[in-house]
Amino acid sequence: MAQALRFRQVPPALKASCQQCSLSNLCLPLAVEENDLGSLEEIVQQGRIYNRGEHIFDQSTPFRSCFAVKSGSIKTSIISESGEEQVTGFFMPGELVGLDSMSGESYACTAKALERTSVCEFPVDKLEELTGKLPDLQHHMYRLMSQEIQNSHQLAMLLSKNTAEERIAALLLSLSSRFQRRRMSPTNFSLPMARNDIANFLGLAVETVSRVFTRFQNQGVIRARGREVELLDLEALQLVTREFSRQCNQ
Amino acid sequence: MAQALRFRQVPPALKASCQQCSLSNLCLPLAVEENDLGSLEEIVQQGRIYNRGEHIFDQSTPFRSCFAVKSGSIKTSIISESGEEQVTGFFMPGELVGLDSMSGESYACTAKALERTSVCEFPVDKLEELTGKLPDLQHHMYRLMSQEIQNSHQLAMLLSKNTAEERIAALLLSLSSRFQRRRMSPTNFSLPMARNDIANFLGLAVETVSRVFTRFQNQGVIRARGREVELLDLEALQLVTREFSRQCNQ
DNA sequence: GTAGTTATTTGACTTGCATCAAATTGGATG
DNA sequence: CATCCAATTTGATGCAAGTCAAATAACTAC
Repeated sequence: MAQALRFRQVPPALKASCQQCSLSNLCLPLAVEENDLGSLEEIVQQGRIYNRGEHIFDQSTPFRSCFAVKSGSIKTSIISESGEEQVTGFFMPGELVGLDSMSGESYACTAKALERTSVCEFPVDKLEELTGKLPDLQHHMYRLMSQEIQNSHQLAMLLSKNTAEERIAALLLSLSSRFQRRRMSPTNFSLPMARNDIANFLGLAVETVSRVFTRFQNQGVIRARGREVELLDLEALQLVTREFSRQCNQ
Repeated sequence: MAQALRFRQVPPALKASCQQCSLSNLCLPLAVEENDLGSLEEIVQQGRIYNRGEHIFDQSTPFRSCFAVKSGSIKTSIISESGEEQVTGFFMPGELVGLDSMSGESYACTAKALERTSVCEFPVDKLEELTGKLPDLQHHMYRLMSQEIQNSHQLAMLLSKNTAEERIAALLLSLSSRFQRRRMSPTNFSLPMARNDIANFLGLAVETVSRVFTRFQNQGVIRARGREVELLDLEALQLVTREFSRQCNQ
């Protein structure tokens, strides 16, 4: 309660409304008409703030809601019976978490805040009711879920066919464009996740991730000090991700 | 036209209606009330029959419809600019193809018939209209898409963490349970896809797939002659897929 | 049937990345 | 600021699976 209040004051003069949210052009409001925004605001709940490492939900939590990241970032992962973790995604402000969980009783993954993170909560029963009434919103939901399938296919492709360098270049570029969407620097940002999470996500050993980072650094492609990263040569990175395709071509 | 007619006669005494379709308990009709079935039947189009190798759609086809497999099987893959292929899925009767394409103008992948295959076509504009009216159908669509995200995450997990043997065991078990759902033998079936497709899908070299098949055969776990496969020891296969987790545990 | 083509199998060799081990850095806490 | 624990980096070594090569085997079409 106190936290929520405090948060609302952080971006000064912003109420907890979709209409005023700086992310409305990335998030669900993007899909609804001006005059339908009210009905979306009615169902969205101002979520609490999570500290780094806190779970938003885990695989034993009954599935109730999807969450939009408002600030901070979230890591989702599947934890198998034996306790091994597979990171399935990283979510940045404006992105929707939980779409993979709409087919079961519990969440299909565990969502953990990578840093101090605030979210908006969309209870799915109400959301489904609303998408039944607002064709544009329904259409947008289909688009979002479809996009998530595509992303996941891209990841599978990366994992099955690309080298360590290519995978890491692809991740850096993905982060870069997601920062850019939010009008932040696409070349100068701070990684929200640890090397370990990168390694797990990309199906590599931590040591390999570390080695590739230093290799890129020595080549003058990036500059990295801890989690601070500067992409010095975007084109070189794009070239790395395409390298593989080129090789197959001839 | 002639083809559609001919097909309708193949399963004798079955009209081209969801109500009579033997797959209605797997496909979209599963979600709609008896008395709403009519509206679903109104929008579904009896698709044509595709011969082995024919494209149902490819990445340049404007996205219009999702397709339910009626008989036969379909392989979807992403073909990059350079022509390399990444198989993203295999679809069997009762399964819905195209859910990954709902966020763009064209299809996100290419769908190819692996054998003589018939489909039902669901134009998405009409489908979205209908799901807006039938909450149960909408809910089912969300479930299906969500399931597809999960499947894709599972695949990514398989690709990033598991050995060749584990991947192949997992695929065989997946096929097995999908045959079982259709009340066919879970231990004795014919692979719809070539070794090459299996290799591509699982991120392996064809040679490796072949070697694992013979290894499994020598261990008495399966019996394989060409595409005919018999799973002799389901438990052993399940053990293989869990092997990895066990190892991590201790 | 037979030639031509493609799919599958088997063997020999190579390699990218994992693994193991240990040093170094960075953050958190009292 | 000193201690502790976790994260990151670097080096040395081994192996699973890729690659190359070549021999079947299975289809196709004439």
